[in-house]
Amino acid sequence: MSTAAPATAFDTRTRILNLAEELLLARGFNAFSYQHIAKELGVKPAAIHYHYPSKEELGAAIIQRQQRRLRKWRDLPRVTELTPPQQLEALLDVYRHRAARGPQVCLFGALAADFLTLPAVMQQELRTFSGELTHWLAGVLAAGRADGSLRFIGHPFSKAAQVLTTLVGSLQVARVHGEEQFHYILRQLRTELLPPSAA
Amino acid sequence: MSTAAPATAFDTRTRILNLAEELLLARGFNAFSYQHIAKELGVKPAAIHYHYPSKEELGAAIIQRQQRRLRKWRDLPRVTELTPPQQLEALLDVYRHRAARGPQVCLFGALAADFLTLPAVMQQELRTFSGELTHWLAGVLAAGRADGSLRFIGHPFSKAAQVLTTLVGSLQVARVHGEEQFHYILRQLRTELLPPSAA
DNA sequence: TTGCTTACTTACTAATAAGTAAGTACGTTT
DNA sequence: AAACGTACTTACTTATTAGTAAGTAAGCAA
Repeated sequence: MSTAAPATAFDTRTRILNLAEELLLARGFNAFSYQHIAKELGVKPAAIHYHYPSKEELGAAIIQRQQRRLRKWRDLPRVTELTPPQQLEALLDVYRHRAARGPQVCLFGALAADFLTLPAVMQQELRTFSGELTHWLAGVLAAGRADGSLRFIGHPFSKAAQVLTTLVGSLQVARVHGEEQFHYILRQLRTELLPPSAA
Repeated sequence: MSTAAPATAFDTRTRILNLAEELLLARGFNAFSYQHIAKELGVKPAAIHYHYPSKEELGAAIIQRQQRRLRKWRDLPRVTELTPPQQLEALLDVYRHRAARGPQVCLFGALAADFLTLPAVMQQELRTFSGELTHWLAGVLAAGRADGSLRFIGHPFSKAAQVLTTLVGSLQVARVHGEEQFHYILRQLRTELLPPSAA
């Protein structure tokens, strides 16, 4: 009856991108190959090259999609209308979700380690993506401190950089030491940022 | 006259380990090869295999050496006799040094991204190394809060995990966004941990 | 029905990877 | 002088990598 396709029925191009992203976050850019994707998808490696001629383009497409998602999510009325603490919590949820998915780190954490081996295009796109995220969080923190709903010392931009840096690291720690360790770190972050009344 | 060899005259085995470590921290475990080391050293790849039969053994040797260095440094009278804030500062100096060396992340940050592709031996050794470092820092933080020289909320172990996580991430951020960004993050860390009187 | 486009497969290349086996040059010991 | 261990090199194998070129089957358009 429904004209909507089932959730698994993405077109090949999208399925490649999904799988490549999953492999990237699980294994790093240099440790996944067109063969991995092809085998999992039940096609030949050349089929991946048809959709994404080079690995550089595939990698860039992954960053670009995350960039689009960030902008879309950030500008959603459902998100812009939240209070600063709620916006912070919504951000933390993104990382909690990754941690719960087991061995996935975030895009930044996956690419930063391999950064010097990445094509220049991907390096630049990662900088932009990460810069925009930091800028957004700095705004949230500044607003939160202004209305008394968040507490921290120092410049909002420095604090935003520090919080995001901690989140990047926390998913790597989760991979090595388990999810429990990740939650200790996040609890510490929340305890510090939320004023006692709200905790 | 002096019987001491010049600093560059390490034996091949040590030079291999030095170079492998450098390449690991710059490029990640999967993006450096026996060929890279051999070419830089002016020998053939098989010579590397003579000293370190497999890449797994080479990688494990790198972690083991860092582990030995950590224990030695931590137990040095010159270090144990420092006050907690000074011990913290000494730890930060290790990371500052890496950041200044340009594109090097820390051992944990380099291996965590590739963690799922690492041999089991290396995974276990990284866990031990990181666990010991966290344990040490937790002790420093607890002592510092007890004598009023450091301030933070929450459990010392949680705070230690968070601080180290931030340091792991900060070197990755430095690689992507430059050293300046790294110093913002470290300044934020110090400002929060050192009580106003000491800042 | 002819021709074009899409989405592939088959079959390949060239480069690089880790790892091995056999040989060699040199210094030390016996 | 003979034997041995150390520290390699040469020459190789097997596997995997990204990437390419040519062919093909199916669907749609003119």
